Amino acid sequence: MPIERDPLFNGKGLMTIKEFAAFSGVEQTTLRYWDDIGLISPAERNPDNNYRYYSPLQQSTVNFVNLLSSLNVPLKTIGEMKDQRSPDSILKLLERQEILLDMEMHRLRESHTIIHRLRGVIQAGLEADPDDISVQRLETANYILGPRNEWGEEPSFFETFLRFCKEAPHLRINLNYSIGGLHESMEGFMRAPGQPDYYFSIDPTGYEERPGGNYLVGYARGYYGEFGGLPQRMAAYAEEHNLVLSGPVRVIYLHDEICMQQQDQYLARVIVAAGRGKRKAGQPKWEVVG
Amino acid sequence: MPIERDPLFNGKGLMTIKEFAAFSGVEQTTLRYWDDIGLISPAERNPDNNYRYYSPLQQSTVNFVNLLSSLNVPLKTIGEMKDQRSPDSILKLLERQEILLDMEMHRLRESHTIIHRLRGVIQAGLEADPDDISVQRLETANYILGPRNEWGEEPSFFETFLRFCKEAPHLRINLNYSIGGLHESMEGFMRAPGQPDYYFSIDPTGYEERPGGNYLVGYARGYYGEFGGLPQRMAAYAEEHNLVLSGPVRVIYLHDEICMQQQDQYLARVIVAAGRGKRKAGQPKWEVVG
DNA sequence: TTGCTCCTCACGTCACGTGAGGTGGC
DNA sequence: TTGCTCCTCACGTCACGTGAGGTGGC
Repeated sequence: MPIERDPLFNGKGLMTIKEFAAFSGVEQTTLRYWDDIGLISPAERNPDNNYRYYSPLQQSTVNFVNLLSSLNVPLKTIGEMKDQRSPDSILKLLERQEILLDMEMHRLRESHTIIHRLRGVIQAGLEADPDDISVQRLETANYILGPRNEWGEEPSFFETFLRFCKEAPHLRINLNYSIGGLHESMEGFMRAPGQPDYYFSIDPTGYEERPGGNYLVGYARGYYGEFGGLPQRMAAYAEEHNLVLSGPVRVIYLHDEICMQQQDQYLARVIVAAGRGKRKAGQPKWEVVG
Repeated sequence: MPIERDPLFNGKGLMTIKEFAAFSGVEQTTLRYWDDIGLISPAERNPDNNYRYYSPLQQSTVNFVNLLSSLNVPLKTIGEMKDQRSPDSILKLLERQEILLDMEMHRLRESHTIIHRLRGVIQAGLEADPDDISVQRLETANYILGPRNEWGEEPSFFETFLRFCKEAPHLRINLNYSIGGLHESMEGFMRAPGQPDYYFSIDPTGYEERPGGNYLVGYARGYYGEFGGLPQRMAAYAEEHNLVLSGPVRVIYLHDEICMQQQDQYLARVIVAAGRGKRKAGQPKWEVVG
């Protein structure tokens, strides 16, 4: 005896798997899989041909499964829960999920910030004229400073960087942000441009603040620590334009292995606070760019 | 000739897979898998025993892979990107990911609201005294109303509910929220308690508003549409306490198939706005509870 | 007979996780 | 010899996705 289905089986509004898939927004294969593992079985089966018939009421359960599985609760857990569900057990599950959801949202917010910052950094590299040295007005920016680097007798960039990376978690430094090098003075940068006194993360939630203002900005193409003649060129530019360079020198790689294939084409940006010195006669004022 | 490794191979700070796993926070098996599929291979291999040696610089790439894969970018895509990476291509990828991230955060916020509301509903069911009828002061709440139900000559709950569910997406009704039934009047509820004039979703972002104020609140245990004598008991309570019941009657299932196994133990809450009628001599004032 | 929907069963996929069995230097 | 780390290879896992081959009613 075939099952009546026109218009609605037994007045229960039963749907074929195709109808229920469209109705519930869950793929047929997924519905069959959920049936196979005993998670959600159709309200009825046609004993002749084993066709599945779903009730509209199962939508509610499907929604619940969708909700939990979209929060990465394993189907097994959902299934076990199903057979022992009670207001209390479901409440407990929901409480736990709400906490996990909060953590996940926090994680995503951080990813969002990281991506946004990274886009800004790469974009800045595209917009920069690598051969140009200029004075630019920069906004205040936050960062997190790592421990002081110790460059021994046989200084190894890798070893020092490794130490920084290992210390990073303790200092709440997220290494997904771009990492920069900081020299305490222009003299230090000129003496050993590849050996910064500190590494820092450009985490905008950092507690340390790089003040806004005028900075002398230069760029260098090359692998980590290779700056060509940039330190000297920047010093010469300052001399020529009667600038007083003060405070730390900061190096950030705008283009590094993330977006470049050739190591010798990495792009570093070097900035150092620039004040106006006494202007010599006949010398032009320097202009603030950007 | 064995590879020197103490303290740091060739001054490059090379690490064994164990060290690099601890350092980068990525499992050894994952690192081997990434090597297998050509995503990230160690900086060096010991030709004698095939040991992998990683450079601290690979941390940056690992971070990038982690970042993208945590956003569900397939490793294949990341790998293809790796071989053709350029500032432009990476920028495009990041832009796309930032948009997807925004959507995901929106989705999670909605899940959060849904879970929070569901917790509230189930909790309310636990705290309720199902046999009690009382007047409670309720806050304003938003909701989304579905289309008007048509209960034909042979009324089918399933058929009608199915129609509502099918219309829901067009009305921006998210079926993950609890669904309630709305009767236009107490008379309608008493006449056919299982056949509401509308279904509605308790979506707090809904544009329709259930006003705050005093409501007569009753509970019923049973399957959908089974209210026992509740309509009559509520009417009798109103009569006895000299209450004027006005406006729509709303039914919400606090405990349904989500948290109950026995269908006859579902718990519905019925509310209807209650105003004070003329008090008859000798009759006590009604009290507002909750 | 044709077209359509449905079925089961087997195998593939993705990103690993888990042993099993073996190597190499102290 | 023992203990330790590393290796490769094969198979398992999770939540499906994808045909392959077959059924049943119009």
